[in-house]
Amino acid sequence: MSTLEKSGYHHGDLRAALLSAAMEMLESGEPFSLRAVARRAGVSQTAPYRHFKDRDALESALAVEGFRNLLADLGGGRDLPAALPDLAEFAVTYVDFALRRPALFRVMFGKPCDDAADERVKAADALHELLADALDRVLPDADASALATAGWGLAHGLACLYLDGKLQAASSKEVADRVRSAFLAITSVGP
Amino acid sequence: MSTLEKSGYHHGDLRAALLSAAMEMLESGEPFSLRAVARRAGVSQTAPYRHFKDRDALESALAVEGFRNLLADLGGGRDLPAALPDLAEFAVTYVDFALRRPALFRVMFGKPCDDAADERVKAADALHELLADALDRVLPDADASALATAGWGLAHGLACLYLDGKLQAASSKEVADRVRSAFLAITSVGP
DNA sequence: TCAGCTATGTTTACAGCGCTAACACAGCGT
DNA sequence: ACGCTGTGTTAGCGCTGTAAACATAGCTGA
Repeated sequence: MSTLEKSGYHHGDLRAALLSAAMEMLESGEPFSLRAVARRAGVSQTAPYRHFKDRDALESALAVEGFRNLLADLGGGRDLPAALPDLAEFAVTYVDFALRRPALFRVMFGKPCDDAADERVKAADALHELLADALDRVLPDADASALATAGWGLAHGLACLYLDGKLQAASSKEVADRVRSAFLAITSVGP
Repeated sequence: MSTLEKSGYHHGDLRAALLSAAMEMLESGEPFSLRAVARRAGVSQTAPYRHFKDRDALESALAVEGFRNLLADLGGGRDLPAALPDLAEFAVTYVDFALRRPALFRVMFGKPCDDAADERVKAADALHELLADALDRVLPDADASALATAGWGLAHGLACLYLDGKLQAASSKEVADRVRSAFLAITSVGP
């Protein structure tokens, strides 16, 4: 049973309950604090410390889930990329994810995760590799690594700039169009 | 006189003192709070509210200064861009700024500034225009707007990814090299 | 000259935060 | 039956942003 109701003193699966409470708050735009998450899960404000070392650990767990979701968006239910325009759709999907789930995106990025063994680092690396693989398939001659970095950078930068309001667009459709244009523009420069 | 020492009750130029105290703390990596800034300026913890509506207003003022500095780095003391590699140097300079002044960079970006009349928005727009001008000069045939967006996005994305540890490099020289490679790789794709 | 207005600073206070320490309860193995 | 271990609670510290009430000082005009 995934949601054991709390039966008296003990909860049953508080860790999962905290994670889903935190994710819901993130999704719904509420400012989230350990205390608020605990309140939402119906436990005392210090109960989360039994399951997460500190606030950062909770955020880290959320970020890992976020990376899984992003990877699924990018890779799942999609034909393998065959040409440049397919790669542009990667960027579109990436930016769309950031704008649909802004708070989660900020948790995933936006903080240095210094711990080299951090699950987040692995998750981010998986992303980088997915990109490099796709690029290598479409453009086998190019420097896949540099190109993957560039592609990720481009998508990530646009995502951040739209998220922070540095770039603006009326609708998510317009955002998608502009991301496509930007991608095509910079890949059409040539020497 | 730019730095009137506080002479008794009144300070003289508290606003500037607060800004420079805050900037110093940002540069030196100390976590910065309104109270800490006030302490550093040698005034009571609520004095800053006479000069800044709230914490966000102080950050906003810092961000504007940051944008001016970044613009100066990008535009000042540099020959006008004449070819593609010069544009790559824009990206290198941008990322270098982010890594040299990480906390300031996070203040400049990283928060949505919803207010349309915000000085920050104008400052960011100035950046975008500088880029578009430079691109128009180098590649007059291209869609300058889309290309400027792409260039900014690429530089910004790489800056964020390095800043957050999602991409890693040993030295700032290595970062510069990789930024250059990424820029060249994505502009050499062609159809 | 001096009364008072305004700008600018201080004191006090509140609620929320992350986090720690000490304690309470429950279920498990022996 | 006993107590160990895991999981929850209560109390409390020091920090934060912010508001309200008060104090001071310097300018302005009678």
